[in-house]
Amino acid sequence: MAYYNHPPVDSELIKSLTARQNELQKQVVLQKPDFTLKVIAGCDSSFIGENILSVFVLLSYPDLEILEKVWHYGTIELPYVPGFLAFREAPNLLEAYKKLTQKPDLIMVDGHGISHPRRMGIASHLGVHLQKPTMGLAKEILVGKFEMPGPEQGSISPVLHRNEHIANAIRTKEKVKPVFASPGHLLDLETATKIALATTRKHKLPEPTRLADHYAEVFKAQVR
DNA sequence: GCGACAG
DNA sequence: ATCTTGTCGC
Repeated sequence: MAYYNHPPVDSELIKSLTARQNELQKQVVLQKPDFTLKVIAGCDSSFIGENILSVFVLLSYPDLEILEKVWHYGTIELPYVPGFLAFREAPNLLEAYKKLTQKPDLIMVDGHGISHPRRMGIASHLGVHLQKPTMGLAKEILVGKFEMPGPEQGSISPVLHRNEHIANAIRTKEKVKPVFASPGHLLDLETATKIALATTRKHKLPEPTRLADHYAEVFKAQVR
């Protein structure tokens, strides 16, 4: 019966989204960061039926004190299709971003950066739209293969796809499933990996993502 | 052709 | 992502 995990999607729509994504990809720049990290942002979205609630949390670095948190509640335009997450979530995330009174040096996005079929995960989309350094921090792998990193905290192993090193599987907490970090835009893999570890405290998820996750649930309860 | 598939 | 109960471990 359900031999396919995802809802059927109009192939013409997918074709057009793929074309747009490939155009945006040409703008992606991977490089050593040219900033000093003082303010880092985490963002995440949660859903309520046909609506989406996106959150941005700003943290100081390296103290990781909360500086500001904003959210935006909007309508979902498209269904979720693996590889096209950005077209579903980015519009609302960008609206939330506008509400920040100060801007971060780097944005950690829930999901992947270049560790994507066309090297264009949601973190890269946001980076290109905002022309800001971004990185992806995902709980599950999307594409590529990797060996499970050692059980000790800080252990890292490469995620390879078509012979390219596109992300790192990182054991942020001992004996806990690894997370996946990759650069989105204006960043490099090595730095994205370092930042994921440098912003991890008492939980598996680095603080920017964890707190964005948390507040997405808190604000969601308020909207209801 | 078959399986896999971020959030 | 969301729907959902109990349960194991620090």
